[in-house]
Amino acid sequence: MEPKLSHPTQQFAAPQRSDIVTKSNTGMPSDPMLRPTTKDLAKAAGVSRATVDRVLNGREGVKKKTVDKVNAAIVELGFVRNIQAANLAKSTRYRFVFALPRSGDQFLQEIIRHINEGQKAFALDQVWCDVHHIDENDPHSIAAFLATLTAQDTSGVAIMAPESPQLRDAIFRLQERGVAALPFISDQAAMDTDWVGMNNRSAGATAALLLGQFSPDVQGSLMVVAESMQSRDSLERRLGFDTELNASFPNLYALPSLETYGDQDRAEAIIGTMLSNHPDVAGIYIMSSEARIPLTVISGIAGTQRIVKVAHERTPFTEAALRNGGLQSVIAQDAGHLVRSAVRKLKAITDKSVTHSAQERIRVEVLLRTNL
Amino acid sequence: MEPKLSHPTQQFAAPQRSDIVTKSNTGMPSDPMLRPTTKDLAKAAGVSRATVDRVLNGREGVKKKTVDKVNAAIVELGFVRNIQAANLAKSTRYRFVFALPRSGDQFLQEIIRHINEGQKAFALDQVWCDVHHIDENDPHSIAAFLATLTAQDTSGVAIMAPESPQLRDAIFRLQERGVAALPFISDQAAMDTDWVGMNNRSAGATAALLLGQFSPDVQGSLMVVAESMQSRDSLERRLGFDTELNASFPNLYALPSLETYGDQDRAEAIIGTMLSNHPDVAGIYIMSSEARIPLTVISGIAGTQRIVKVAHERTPFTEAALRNGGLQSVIAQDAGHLVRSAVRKLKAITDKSVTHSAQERIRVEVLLRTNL
DNA sequence: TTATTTTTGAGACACGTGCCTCATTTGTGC
DNA sequence: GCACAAATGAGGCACGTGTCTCAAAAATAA
Repeated sequence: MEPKLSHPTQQFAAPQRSDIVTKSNTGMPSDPMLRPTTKDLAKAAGVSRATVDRVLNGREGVKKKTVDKVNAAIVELGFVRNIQAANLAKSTRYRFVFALPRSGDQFLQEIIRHINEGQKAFALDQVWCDVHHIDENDPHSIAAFLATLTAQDTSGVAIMAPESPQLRDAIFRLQERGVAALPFISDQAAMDTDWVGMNNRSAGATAALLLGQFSPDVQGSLMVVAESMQSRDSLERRLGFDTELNASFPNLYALPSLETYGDQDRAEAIIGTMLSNHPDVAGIYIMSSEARIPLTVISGIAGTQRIVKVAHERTPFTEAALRNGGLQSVIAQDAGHLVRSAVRKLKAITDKSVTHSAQERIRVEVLLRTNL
Repeated sequence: MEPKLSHPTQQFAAPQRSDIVTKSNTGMPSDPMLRPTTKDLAKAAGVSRATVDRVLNGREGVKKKTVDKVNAAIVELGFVRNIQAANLAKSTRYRFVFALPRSGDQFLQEIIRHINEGQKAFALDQVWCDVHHIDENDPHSIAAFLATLTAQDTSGVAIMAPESPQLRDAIFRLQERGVAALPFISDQAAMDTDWVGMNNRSAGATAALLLGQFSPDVQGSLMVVAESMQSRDSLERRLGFDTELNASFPNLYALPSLETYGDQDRAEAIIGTMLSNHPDVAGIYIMSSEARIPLTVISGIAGTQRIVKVAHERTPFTEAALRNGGLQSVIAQDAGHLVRSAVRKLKAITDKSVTHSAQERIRVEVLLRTNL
């Protein structure tokens, strides 16, 4: 019978700690896998652990000269604080709020699904997320809600709402109170903070490029359908779309944006009119995340089968449309990635660390029937 | 002057721990943000912390009945081990090896770059990665290298190499010795383990779909160029390509695969011959990750400018080609994501946890000039 | 110089888990 | 019932960091 082994997974020959401190000629720790600790730092700087702590956590009452000594030692040893241990000591707990519109959009449902499904995984990092529905078109009520959040109960908020001066101010005050704020999917023009979401201009350009490439040597027009052109996102997409189309496809011209306002009847009316006025429509760009209404309207009109169609966001509906040929391509941002990225960024902001920025860039994904 | 505040970032009103244990009627902990500890578990199960430890870590000498009691308490409390604390206690350190071909492929360079650039970020999780170059076409030397790795010095290996019986066996023995093994980018047919890389059949199908959609109403042929058709990856891509083409584009037919063997002269000869024999070539699919040779060859041949071209993997070269019109689309897997995903998976394997599978799926990305 | 303040050090305890030892209890076979 | 083994409990130390307290040392002011 085996004598009890120590943990079987991995244990490496552990050199004793002292050799980290051997401020040998090089100043390099002998084994990079042994990260220096605050104790090593103290020894290297010739101060006590208490002083190291004072410097690391920015407490006052330390002479400038001592601070410099410690900082020099940090550089020399390449010290990086062990965040796991620190969080353990502090019993850190993060509570984040996703402030999302209450609209019934399928894309939004996907976002919420990913938030919920991520809870167990987040909890492993001491992160808890709540969803709070806001009235996206009432900046005052949004601001009022944000005003209720304090650093005592909320570490950060991811906010999906169109920009407005009130929101801007509310976010600013939130940050002053020590609550991290992060524009989420809807981008906030005048915010210096970074945000989470795809580059909408690039998305629009991609739509134009796809429609253009799918219709080579065709003389015709492209239809653009949006739920509304009020939001900055829509404007950016349209801008990218037009720019790319003008630059690369002189054979195609874009019609003015149609706004459905999420109304089926209105959609039928304006799309029908547009189609009969423009028999040369070669492609359709459905710009808003709710593709269902425009697409069902269009598919109900005779002769639209051959028209190339591109929409936004992966939802059960757009997925099915891709599969059955109702859509040729979907331009999407990965909902799971959006959520995880937001959580990582909020976490990084609240503990003032940095995120690996490349990982956090939200890709403009091109989905086809074949790469779902 | 402020009295020293406790840490300013986030501290929530901390209910005392005891109320977790109130095995109230519901069995739910009062505050989900307070995760139960082993101490709570012990109290709930009516055993000591030592016994809880015995159960949690699978030590022997515990009565079945006691094990059941503890497991019941785990379920009741929803206990999840605090991995950070556990790793701290164990001083866990992971060393992973990326076994990669030594070829000069730009895509491989990208992979290596991401490994190197990730080192600081990995170190935060006590992960250290080394790159080891292997002779991809010599299964024996690969097996010999893998045989040198032990659980003492290596926690896991990500292996990028074509499949072979020798490799298969070597991986198996590696796993028996307690070293995690993970097929990386090159997929291993008969491995039960999961792997990291994109679905090559889907990638091939996507190439066909793009070439097909880019050439509507065109009667013609498609050329397929590979470095070699030896690897499973190439075969899978070709299979997906043909399947999609046959199913959806009766107007196009695919020519037999050309193999360059990475040789410029050979590439010029075979591609030139093929093009002159088939003046109806409407599109070209460059299947291997080294697009440079075929693409420069093709661009040197008169009359190929109008041919639609699709290649694989994002590299400085393919990126430039997209920008200047030398390529219409690139089918790519995100190199950074590949590396990070491999690290997360190796970590999960070595400590027998589970990864959030959705996050780990490597997307078949469609890159255009507009969404780089 | 002395008195006072500022700066530093030494040490303790905590966080949640792993892992060990030693004693005690419980159960089993005879 | 006894002897012995198996099962369990009690407790301690460790991991690296945060956060206290109290004393000692150093710098400054008087």
